[in-house]
Amino acid sequence: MQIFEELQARGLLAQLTDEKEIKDLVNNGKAVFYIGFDPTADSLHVGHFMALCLMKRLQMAGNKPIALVGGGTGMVGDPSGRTDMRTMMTKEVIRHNCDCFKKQMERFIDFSDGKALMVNNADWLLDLNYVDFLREIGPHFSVNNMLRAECYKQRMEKGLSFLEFNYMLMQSYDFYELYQRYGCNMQFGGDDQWSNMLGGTELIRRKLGKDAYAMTITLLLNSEGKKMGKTQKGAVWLDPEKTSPYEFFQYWRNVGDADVIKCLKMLTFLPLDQIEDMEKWEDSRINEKKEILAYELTALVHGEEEAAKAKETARSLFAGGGNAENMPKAEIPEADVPDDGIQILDLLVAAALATSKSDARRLVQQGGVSVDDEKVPSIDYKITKEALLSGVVVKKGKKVFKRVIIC
RNA sequence: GGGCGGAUUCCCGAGUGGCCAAAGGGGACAGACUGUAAAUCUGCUGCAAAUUGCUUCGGUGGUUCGAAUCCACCUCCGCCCA
Repeated sequence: MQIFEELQARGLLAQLTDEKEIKDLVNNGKAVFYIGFDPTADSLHVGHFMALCLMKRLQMAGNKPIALVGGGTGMVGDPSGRTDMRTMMTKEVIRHNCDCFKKQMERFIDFSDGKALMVNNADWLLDLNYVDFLREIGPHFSVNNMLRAECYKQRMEKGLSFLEFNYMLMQSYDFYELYQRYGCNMQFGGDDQWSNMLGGTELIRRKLGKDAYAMTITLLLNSEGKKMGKTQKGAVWLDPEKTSPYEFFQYWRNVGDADVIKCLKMLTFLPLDQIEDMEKWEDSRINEKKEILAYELTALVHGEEEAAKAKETARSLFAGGGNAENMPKAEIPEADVPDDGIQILDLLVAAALATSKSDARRLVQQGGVSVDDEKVPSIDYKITKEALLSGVVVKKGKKVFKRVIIC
């Protein structure tokens, strides 16, 4: 099976400008393709991860990836599919985020010996002259068409500023620029990028009379149609400081039954026939599948060692007993613990298991907190200093564990 | 620039002088049932020294015994006209 067929079988491909041509380029290692990442935060998240995996797959098949960091486009902000305008970031923040992105990308993609390129569109966008840009690029875009684009639909109701409206032109210009600089003939991206990407192929055709291609990746949605990779606290980050390997593991360990196979196909590098095999497993082995999914992804992002640790921690916590050394830890300063013990409410807040004492109170009153496997009976409960010196396991709800210890 | 409408708690959205920490829904969290899943049911969802107190309804100032509600100014947003 060649790469294109594999991507297809994994359900990764959404829309393509020219299936035949793209298949030919990709399967024969003739594609020079780019994917853009706007520096909206100081870490990549799961959505980016899919794109990076696609990059890696294509690179392994002999194609040349260009990772574009959006130091220029980040100054504007992509309105696609959003209901609100993004908050504008300062130049310093954008630069910082770009640096963070670069570091993380280097872990996934091999940039050595020109096997891949990393570029920053700040290099050509920031110095553009307004009038020159308008005269050179502006005539090739029809406002009528832009307004019809799916990605602006939502914004047509709530309002769209001229700043954001320009985003499409900037992204199109990127493609045009990369085509000329590096012979970049293809652009990939999330399915919500489709109209922006078409802007680029169109611009190249109009300005240069050349063909370039675009292809989008299926957005990773769960069975309810919501974007995956988000939790109540926000995105699932790749940075271990923001989402610990254990939390990352748990996110995937907890996906819905209906989503496991899809995630295995779209996100892991496990061979397809192996996944198809798993598809035939009995229902009782569903948790085995989830564990494999969680392990594979954690290993890809954080390495085998961290993945193994996370797996073991999860097993010991949920199966009972065993080694809980690696569970998330919370350290509280000795000074915060009175000699006669710390109130459970204070402890919960100090360990960040509750956002406030009111929140902590509710949790305890509803019977959602236990310490070393014993349910906390009342809000007056205290934990002794001695116990904390050696560490106690505090459990909130069914699956949030923290080892709390005095530091 | 002119006319009109709007800004409420995580989100949507009710509230138009005291009965308002503010209806309803969504989401989140907790409990029951389970398989660390889904569905369902229940509770809960500003803060605290907690049958009470304190701080919230875009911002500032004012009227009033009392303001999310009334007035003035400001900021931001939408619609219509130019």
